[in-house]
Amino acid sequence: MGVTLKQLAASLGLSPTTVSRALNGFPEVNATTRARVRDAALKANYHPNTRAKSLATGRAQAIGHVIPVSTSHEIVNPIFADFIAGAGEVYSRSGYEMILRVVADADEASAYGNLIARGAVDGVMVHGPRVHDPRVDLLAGLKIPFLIHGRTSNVNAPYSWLDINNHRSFHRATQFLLDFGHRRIALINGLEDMDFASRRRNGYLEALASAGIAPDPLLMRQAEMTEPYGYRAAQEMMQLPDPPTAYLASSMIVAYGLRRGFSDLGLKLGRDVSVVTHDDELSYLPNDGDVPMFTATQSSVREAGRRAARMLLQLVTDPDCGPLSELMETSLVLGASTGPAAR
Amino acid sequence: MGVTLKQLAASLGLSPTTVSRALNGFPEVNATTRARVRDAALKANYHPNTRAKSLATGRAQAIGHVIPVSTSHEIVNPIFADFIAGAGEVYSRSGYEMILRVVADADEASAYGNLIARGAVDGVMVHGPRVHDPRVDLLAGLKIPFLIHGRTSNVNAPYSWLDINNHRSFHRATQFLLDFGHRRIALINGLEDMDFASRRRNGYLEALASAGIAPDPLLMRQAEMTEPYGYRAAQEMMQLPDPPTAYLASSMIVAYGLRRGFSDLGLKLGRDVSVVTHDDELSYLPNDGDVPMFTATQSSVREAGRRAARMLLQLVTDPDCGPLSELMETSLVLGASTGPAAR
DNA sequence: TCGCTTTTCCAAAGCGCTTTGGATTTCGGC
DNA sequence: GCCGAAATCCAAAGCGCTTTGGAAAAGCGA
Repeated sequence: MGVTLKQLAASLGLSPTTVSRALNGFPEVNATTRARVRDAALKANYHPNTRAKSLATGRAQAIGHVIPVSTSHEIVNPIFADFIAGAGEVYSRSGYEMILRVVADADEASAYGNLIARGAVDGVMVHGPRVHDPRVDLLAGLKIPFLIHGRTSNVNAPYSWLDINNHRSFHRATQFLLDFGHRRIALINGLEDMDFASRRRNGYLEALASAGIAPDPLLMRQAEMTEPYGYRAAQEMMQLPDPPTAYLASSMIVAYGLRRGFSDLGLKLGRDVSVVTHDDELSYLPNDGDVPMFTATQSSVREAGRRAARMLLQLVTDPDCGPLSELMETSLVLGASTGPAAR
Repeated sequence: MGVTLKQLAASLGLSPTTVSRALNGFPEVNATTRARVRDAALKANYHPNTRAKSLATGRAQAIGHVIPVSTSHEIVNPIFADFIAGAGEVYSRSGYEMILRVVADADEASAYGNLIARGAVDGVMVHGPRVHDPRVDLLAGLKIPFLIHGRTSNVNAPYSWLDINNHRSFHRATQFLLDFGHRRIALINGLEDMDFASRRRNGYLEALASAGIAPDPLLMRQAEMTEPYGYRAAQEMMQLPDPPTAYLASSMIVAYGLRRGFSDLGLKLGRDVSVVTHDDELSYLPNDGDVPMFTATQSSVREAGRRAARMLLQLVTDPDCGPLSELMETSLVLGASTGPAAR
C-alpha cells in the first residue's frame, strides 16, 4: 500500500487533478510543476493503484492467458513456458499485466466468459486450438480482442492468429526424406484433434501422395508428446515386418524418445535410421552446435510469444485494425539424425 | 462488459445494497428476495467487476508470481510450467487470480515493489531462490505475505517456504551409490548459487565425507540444466584417467543428456555406468513403469505448486498465522540406471 | 391495540483514480 | 493600461462495488 494520489497532491499543495495530469503527460500543466510532481512521486515511491486506474479508465491493462490442461493425461505442454516467457517480455515493456488461468479443458469456455465478464482483461490469448475449436465463435460473440496461437478450421467468425507453417514444414521434411531415398516414413504425431498436428499430418500425406506413396496406417501414430511415447513408437515400429527407415517426430521430447528407442536396439541415428523432428527451440533443449543432433524444422516458440503478444496488444489498442494474422515459416536445419535410406 | 450491480438492482426494483448483500450471503436479507436476486443474476449473466470489488474491499484477490529469466542464458526452467499448473488449480478453486511477470533477474527486485505498490496482488510467490537471496529481506520490508518455493540462507527476516529436502535426497542418493561399491561419483549439478543446488552439493559432500572419500573437483560440475550440458559432462568425464563409475544428475533433462553421452560411447546405463537423478515428475517426462528408466529421487513439482499455493493463501487470509514452512521428502525409486560398480 | 424488538431494506459515503467543465491567472497586442 | 486568448489549475462527478448508519415494515407479547 503506497501513497495515494490524494496524499501526494496534498503534500505538494496541489489538486489531485493536476498531479494526475502532470504524471500522465497532459499538456495543460506547467513544466516546472510537472517536474516538481515527478520528483515528489519518485521520492514518495508513488505508483498509481492499478485497480483504481482501470476502474476509472475502463481499461484493465491486462491480458488473459488460459492454459488448458488435458484432463485425461494431466499434461502441461512444455512449450507454454517459453511462449509465455516471450509474451511476458512484451507485456512488461508495454505496462500490461499477464493474468493466467490454468483450467481443465472442459471448463475452458466458462473460464473465458468469467474472465471477461468480470472486466479483468482487455484481451485474451488462446492456446492449443483444436481442429474445430468452439472457443473462436465463443470469443467472437463476447466482443473482446483475442488472438489464437495456432489456427482452427470450420469456424464462421473471422479471427486473428499467429501460427507456424505446419503444413509446409512437414511437407518439406517428408520431401527431404523422400529425396534421400526413404520410402517407409513414419509419422509420430501429437494428438490429431489438435490443429497443429492435423496440419502436419496433411503436409506429410501430401508429400507422400505426390511421390506416389500410399500412406501406411501402421506407420502413423498420435498421442500426447511424451518421451516414452517416442520410445515405444521406435521400439514397436522397428518390430514391423517392413519397418520404417525414417521418422518424423512432433517435438524434441518425442525425438529424444525415438533416439533412445533406437539406441536400445543398437541402431545409430543418421546411419541406420533417420529422424526429422520439429524443434520449438526450447531453451533447455537446444538443438544447435556445428552439427545439430537432429535434423529439424525449427521455429522459436519464444519469438512466437513475443510476436503474438505484440499483435494482441495492437488489437487491444485499435480494435478496428481488423483480423490480424501471421504465418511464421520454419527453417529446415540439417543435423546428424538423417542420412540416405539404408538398403 | 456485463451488467452492473446497479442495473441489476434497478431491474429488480431493489437497491444496490440489497443486491450486493443478497449475492454475498449476508444475513440481513429475506430468503425469498435472495433467491429472486440470484435467479436474476444468473439470467443476466452478472459477474461482479473484479477491479471495482477489490477497490472497495482493499483485497486484490490475486497472487503474483515473478518468473526470473536468467539474462545470461535466457533459460526458462521447465519446472515453472508444472509448478504453476499446480498452483493455478488451487487459485481457481479459491477465486484468486494468478498474475505472472516474466523479468530478467536483474529487474526482479523492482518487479516485486512495483506489483505491490500498485496494489495488484495480495501475496507473492518467490521462485528460484539463490543461496543468499536479497528478495527475502526486500519482501519482508514490503509487509506483504510471500512464500518461497525453496529456501535461502544468511537472511535475517523470518519467512515462509516450501521446499523439498534437497540435502537429504542427494545424501541418500550418494549413499545408495556408495553402498553399491561406487567410489568415483560425479555430481552434475545446477548452478550452485541457486539454493537447491547448493544444498544438494552439501548432501553429496557429506555422504562422501562420512565414507572417508575426498571430493574430487574434476568430478563436480555446475551449469544451467540443459540436455547438452549432461551430454558434455558424460563425454568429458569419461575421458578422465580415472573416470567416475556413477553420476548424480540434477534433473531429468540433464540425465537424458548423460544417457546420450554414455550411449555414444557405447556404455550401457546400469551396467557400465550408474546414474541417479532428481526427478520433478514433469508430465511429459514420466519416469515410471515397472522399472523406471532412471533411479531417481522423486518429488512432484506440480504437487509442490498446489501445496505452496494453499500455504500462501492461508498466509494471505490470516497474516498472523506466523511463518509457515513445509519440507517435502523425496522418495528414492529404483530404476534401471544403477547397478554395482564395475570392477 | 400499543410499544418494543427484529427483520428487511435503502441512502450515501468511500475505495483511488480519471476527466469534464469551469475558474483564475498570465500574457501579448494595441 | 485594457481586452481577449492562452496557460494553469481546480472542484466535483463518476467508474462499480462494499459498507456504515439508519429508516420503514413486520412480528410479538401484553
